[in-house]
Amino acid sequence: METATLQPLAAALPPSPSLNHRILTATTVPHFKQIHAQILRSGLDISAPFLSRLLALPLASSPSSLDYALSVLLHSPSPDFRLANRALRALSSATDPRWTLVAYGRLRRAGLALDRFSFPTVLRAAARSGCYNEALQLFDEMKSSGVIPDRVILATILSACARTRNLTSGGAVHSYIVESNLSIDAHLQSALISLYSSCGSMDTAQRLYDDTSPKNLVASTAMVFGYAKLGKIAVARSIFDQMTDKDLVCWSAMISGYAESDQPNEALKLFNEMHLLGVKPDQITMLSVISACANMGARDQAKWVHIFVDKNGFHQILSIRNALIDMYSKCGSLVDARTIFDETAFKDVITWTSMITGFAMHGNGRSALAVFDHMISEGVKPNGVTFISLLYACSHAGLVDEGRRIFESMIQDYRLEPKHEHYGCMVDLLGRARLLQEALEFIESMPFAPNVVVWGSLLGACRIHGDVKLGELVARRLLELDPNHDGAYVLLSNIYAKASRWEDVREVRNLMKNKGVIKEAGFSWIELNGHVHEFMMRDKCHPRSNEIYGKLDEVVKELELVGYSPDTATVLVDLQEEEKREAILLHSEKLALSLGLIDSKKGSSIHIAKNIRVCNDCHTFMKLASKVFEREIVLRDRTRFHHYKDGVCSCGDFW
DNA sequence: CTAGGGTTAG
Repeated sequence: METATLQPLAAALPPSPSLNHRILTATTVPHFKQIHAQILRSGLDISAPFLSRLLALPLASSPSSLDYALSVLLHSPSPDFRLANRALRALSSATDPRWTLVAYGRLRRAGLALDRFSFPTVLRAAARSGCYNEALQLFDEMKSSGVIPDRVILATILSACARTRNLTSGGAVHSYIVESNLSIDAHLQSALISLYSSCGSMDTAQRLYDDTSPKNLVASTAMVFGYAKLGKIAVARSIFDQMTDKDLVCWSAMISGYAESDQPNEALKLFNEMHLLGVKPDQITMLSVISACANMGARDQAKWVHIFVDKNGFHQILSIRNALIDMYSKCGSLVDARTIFDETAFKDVITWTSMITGFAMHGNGRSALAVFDHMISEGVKPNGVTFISLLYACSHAGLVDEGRRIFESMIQDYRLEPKHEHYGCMVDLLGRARLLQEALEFIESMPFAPNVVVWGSLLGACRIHGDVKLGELVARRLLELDPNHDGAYVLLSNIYAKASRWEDVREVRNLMKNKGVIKEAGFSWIELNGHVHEFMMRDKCHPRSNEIYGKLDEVVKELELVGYSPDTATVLVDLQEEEKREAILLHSEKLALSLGLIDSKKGSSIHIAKNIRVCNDCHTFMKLASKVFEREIVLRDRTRFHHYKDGVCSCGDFW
């Protein structure tokens, strides 16, 4: 600790008015330094008002002035808890909460401990700036220093646990509350409900919620959020519908719930409803809406949302711009994505990664790598997600050596630890390039046990290259990990079908039936004139169904003239050949295409999206249709875009 | 004072 530079008795004297006035009107660091010198000469200890003012100014946000403020504090005659607390409070209310944490770190290193008044301030700052682990650490420190946490602290710390999905710590806090016989008020109850619903423990959350009366807005929102996260969107909706006073936060929770449960259409519908009721969205709502648009891949809707964003002043917010880049990529408009990207002056790691992902999705591996190089030259540090996108870009473009190099570089140059997803991408990359043995060895060299994603990548590669033997082995491993993995059964039977091993196909199918494993239902949608039309397989729900089926017949006949013949090999159901033919011709994307052909002209492009991967037959069908009907067909499947033009697909038939 | 909703990948 530094020695005091002033006489302690000086603290008792009132500050001189002129000095006080100078403190209150100071606006720059040099100004403060002058005053500080004067204070030191005068022998008065007025560090507290001095610091309050200094720390309350926006200039305290810069590291150098923060540094100065802290040194004043630490060198003041009596750097005590109260002063430290005042400084921290001033700092936390005026600036980025992170500075409060920085300040706290410096105070600690200088030997100053926090008192019971400082803990809430720093804890809140930690929670607000997303430093949840630090918040938990502070909570432990606080308890061991004998300070009794009050409701405010407990609610804050529960929120930190909820956000980090840390049920262990959160549960401990809950026990602590029960053991210390603290009465649980509405605020704490909501915090607890939020903890359990964030962690997916809906039974516990529901029990606590049932005990609540009347139901409060915050607790109900937490319930909506929790059920939506688990995919129980109908339950979430019924709670939402029962809420009488809805505010922006609960609208947003419900909208993002739909957006993330693959119901982007519902998300947008709800957004419209909210809009009509006059509830003004904020940036968080807009992020969900943009993300819903992205998942839907609806270009007209996307344009509308973009205009809405511009009109309502959200367009300068970086996270919004990032979401827009992603949205346009996923809607098939790489050009628009690129424009926003180029017009974004300050780019963070998400901006760059979104652009890389955009190129990757469209199979443009070289551009993805170029964006990465640019990012590095701009000094932006890539994260784990960036590398997933890069590997994925290499994989879809067949850039094997580049992929290997990037994987190594991730570890060596960027000191990032590859996770399951990264290994999965590498396996995919090697597998696609027919390096199946190397892919298997790669899996065996992993430092941790491979999961279903990693095995699934290899199984997919076995399907592409028709490796029955390895496919069987991999499927077995995969089913050991997850006996109900629908993808494993489907891929395995596809592998058998490709090898014409019908007995085995039947066996896999029976196994699925006995276990009750259901293949995810495929559906497609197409946007025409701002309207989204959805199709299931064999769907006759569309009002123009007759017209669509008539068109489909016509299309099939024309394609058969140029050599198309339905590839029934992958039909899993045991049917007569004629029925198989019918089944495959009624796949949802073919229905969507038929409608698209009716409502578009030669030379235009047709955009279709699908929730699962496109089948072999539909892929061939689209290629031929693009040539015969002179349309560019853009099909987005679960992971990537296929651009069909003049009978060729951009994916090079590996997908 | 404190509690509820968010962007890149999988």
